[in-house]
Amino acid sequence: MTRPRRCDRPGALLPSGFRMFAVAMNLFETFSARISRALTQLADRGDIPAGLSFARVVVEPTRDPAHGDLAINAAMVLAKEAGTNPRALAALLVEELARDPDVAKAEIAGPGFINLTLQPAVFTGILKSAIEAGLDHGRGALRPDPKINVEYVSANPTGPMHVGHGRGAVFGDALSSLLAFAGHAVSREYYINDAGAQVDVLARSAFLRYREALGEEIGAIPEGLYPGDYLKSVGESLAKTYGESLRGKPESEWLVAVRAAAIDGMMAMIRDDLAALGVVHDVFFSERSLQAVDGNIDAVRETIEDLRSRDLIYEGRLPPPKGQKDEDWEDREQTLFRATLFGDDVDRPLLKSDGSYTYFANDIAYHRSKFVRGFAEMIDVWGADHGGYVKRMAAAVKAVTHGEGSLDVKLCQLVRLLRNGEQVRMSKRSGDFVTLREVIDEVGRDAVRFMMIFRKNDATLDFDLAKVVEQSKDNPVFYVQYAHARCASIFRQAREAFPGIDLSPTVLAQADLSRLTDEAEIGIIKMIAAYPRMIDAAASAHEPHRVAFFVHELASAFHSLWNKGKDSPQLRFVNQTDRESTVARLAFVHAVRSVLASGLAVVGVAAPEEMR
RNA sequence: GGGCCCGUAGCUCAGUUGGAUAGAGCAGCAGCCUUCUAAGCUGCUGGUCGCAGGUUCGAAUCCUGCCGGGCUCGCCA
Repeated sequence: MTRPRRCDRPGALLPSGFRMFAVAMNLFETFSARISRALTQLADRGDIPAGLSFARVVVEPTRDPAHGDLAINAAMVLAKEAGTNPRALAALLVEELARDPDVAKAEIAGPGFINLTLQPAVFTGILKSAIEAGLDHGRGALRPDPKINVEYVSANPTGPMHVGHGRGAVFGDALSSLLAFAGHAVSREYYINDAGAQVDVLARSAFLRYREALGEEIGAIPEGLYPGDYLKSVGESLAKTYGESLRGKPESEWLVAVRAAAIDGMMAMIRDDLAALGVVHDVFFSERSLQAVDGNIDAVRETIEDLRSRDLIYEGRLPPPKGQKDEDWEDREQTLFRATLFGDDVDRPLLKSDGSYTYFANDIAYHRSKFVRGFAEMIDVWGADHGGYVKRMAAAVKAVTHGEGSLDVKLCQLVRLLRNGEQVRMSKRSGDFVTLREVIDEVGRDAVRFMMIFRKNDATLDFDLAKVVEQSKDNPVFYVQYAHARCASIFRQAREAFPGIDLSPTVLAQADLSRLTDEAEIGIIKMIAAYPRMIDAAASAHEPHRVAFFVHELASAFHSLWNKGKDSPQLRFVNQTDRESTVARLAFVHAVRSVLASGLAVVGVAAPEEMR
């Protein structure tokens, strides 16, 4: 991804706002730097002590437009250390900032806020660069930092994905796209849980279907095996490959082959579901590959030995959990990882009683592998039911990376599936639960993706199958996509009104943007200017839902402006009698459209040209 | 019993990572809308931010303790 560089453009003839922001389009970063400079000057002059930390100084948008465009907390944050009071310090700073040609007004407010009102040219300058940048507006410059590893989905290969998996999938996918857009290198990873007892159960279930495929009457699927129909095709393909040769043989002779075939079948199905959702991964990492099978080196053993050599593993006993039925609690000595040294509540076992590795042991090795492969920053996306597992994994990452690695676990809460407000039951018992695929097929990928991300990850989510296909204001998916389509429609109308008109971004960027003076227009331009900051904040907080909310708000503001044109024809985007004004408005619409498309792209939702 | 997450308008939820008078959408109320850009528009009402303390210039946000709901608690993954 290369980013257009415009630094070499001659700036002398342009308004100062543009000159500045064509280089650094994040308005807030730019002013943050200017304020630091102003403070440094105050320090150089001896007005404030030298060496103060400006780390807590924040430049942010004002909540109330009456307060201008930017609010600065510097005076309040630094007053105490500077040995003065906030308003006095603010006065010094205001004097300095007022000299900035981009600042129309600098004033002190409340307890010591400094409110800046910027010259209109600043915003038209940003709008202009947004028009030129198009889909790259808001994209962060590529950072030199090491790649971030994002692990998501990681559903067990024992059946089709359900709706809960879908939420994690969309979340992880959108988060990865967001990080990439913000300038990070990202690796998207899926951990295949193909090593535990579950996949043996899967193999037995598949073997039954194999016998069925050979014509045997298998009756009801026994308790404890996977009953779903989805294993039938695995059985059939086993029958095709092996014929009668496995039939009647002891499990030990067919388990490995059948298990491998079943896992392959399940993973093919899962990949297919992910593709239907538009969710992508760079790496599919097999848990089994960490163990000493198929000629692999035993990475789990290696990991355990590494930890043991640092005295982080010991043989000991664990107290039984309190307030829990403990009839079958067997007090025994086991191999424990000193998780408590790294912030966990108890030490955690690494070996099962039969001597095989616990899931946790494998997972430690897996995260160690991530680190060894060059990822110091790791993000895991899990279902909320794994919340109790977070501390031990974070502890393990600290241990295994010698404190150099970090792990952020994002837990996605449950999804309640509704239809017209009535809960759709998802009974897993008979195996006929509602699958993710069924939902995608019913309402479409875009609706699923947008709704899954239109909520904070740690809040439970209601997903109404009826609502998300409504073509109304109440359906956020439609509402946002429609705003984009409406932008495209405006361009079509303009071309009809002015045959042969050149509406390329290059031409639009030269439009007289100072014509855009309506309150609603200015408000939207400021939203466009705030987009890069939102992207930055959402990326560093690992919160992709903010992008969905932003895009929804922008759509709302745009629809509202559009409607204003009903009562005030002079606000209409296409004005047959005024070519100049039309070009300026279309430049504006182009920027709105780009930001909508950009935000939708991060979320992974299509930006349609029309929605008829 | 321990741990983690959540608690914001009647409902569903945001809240820019500690900022100013806490926002939006539904619902409710009041108007407009016999189309001049494509699935209406505008305005109003509505709050002890679960409760009580604490930290500081400043708390829905951070800390502590309660209350309520969810998830979870060795040999599942």
